[in-house]
Amino acid sequence: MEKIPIEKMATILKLLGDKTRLTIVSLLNERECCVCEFVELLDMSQPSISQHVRKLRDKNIVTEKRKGQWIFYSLNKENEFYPAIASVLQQIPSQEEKLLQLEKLGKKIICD
Amino acid sequence: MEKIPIEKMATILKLLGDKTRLTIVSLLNERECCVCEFVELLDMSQPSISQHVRKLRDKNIVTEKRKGQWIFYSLNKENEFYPAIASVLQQIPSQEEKLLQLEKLGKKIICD
DNA sequence: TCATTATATAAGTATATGCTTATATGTCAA
DNA sequence: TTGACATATAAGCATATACTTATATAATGA
Repeated sequence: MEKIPIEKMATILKLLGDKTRLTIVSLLNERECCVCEFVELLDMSQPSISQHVRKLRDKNIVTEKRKGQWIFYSLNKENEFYPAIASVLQQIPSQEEKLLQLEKLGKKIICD
Repeated sequence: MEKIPIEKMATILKLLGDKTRLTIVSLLNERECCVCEFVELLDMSQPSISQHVRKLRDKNIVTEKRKGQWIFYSLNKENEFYPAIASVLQQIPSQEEKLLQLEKLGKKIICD
């Protein structure tokens, strides 16, 4: 396993050490999502979510892909820290249920 | 594996998401240490180290044991978050070398 | 073209964080 | 008992963080 320098690891843990961002990353571990889905699921303001997503984007933890008026985010599995992130996600409950609820409410964004 | 609620995990990651505290925990993963060893190894003031150690103690991540004038800290392997912490430590380089250097300099604290 | 929707960004603000300096507490040894 | 050492804690301060509100940008569809 590739070791991560202690300073870089601290940076990543700090990034994940926030309930909102950890939830976002955990949701993205299930499937790609757009900002409005985060706003719905986390019950937070759109700018607040956007600012959290930006921090993840700045560190290349997530990637974005525009589809029409929506921007979908995904976990970047190519990122050097992805294995570390995956090992954290393994230890928290799956967010699958929340995404299924979103779909039941007809609030899943579909645009393919 | 026991799952950790997302909110608690965020709290732990935040605690570890600091270079000083992550280094302290990594050092304690090698052997028990006293505060003055952290001061020496991390080149930081004694109060600053004490304050970081306190945060780890408050969350029961480390335990203390007085030996004469020194207080030795250890990783608390009974703590519910120890497995999560161990999995993080596995992914960063061992701090063994730094502890060996300390011993070469005759600065290891021995009191048994 | 214009209103609507999705998202990003900027500016402001309250609180959290991590240091500093000063001081208190506890142990040892002369 | 007193001085030295190890550690903890308190208070103060500068910077970081995570919101808020307001506004900008971009795409859609009537």
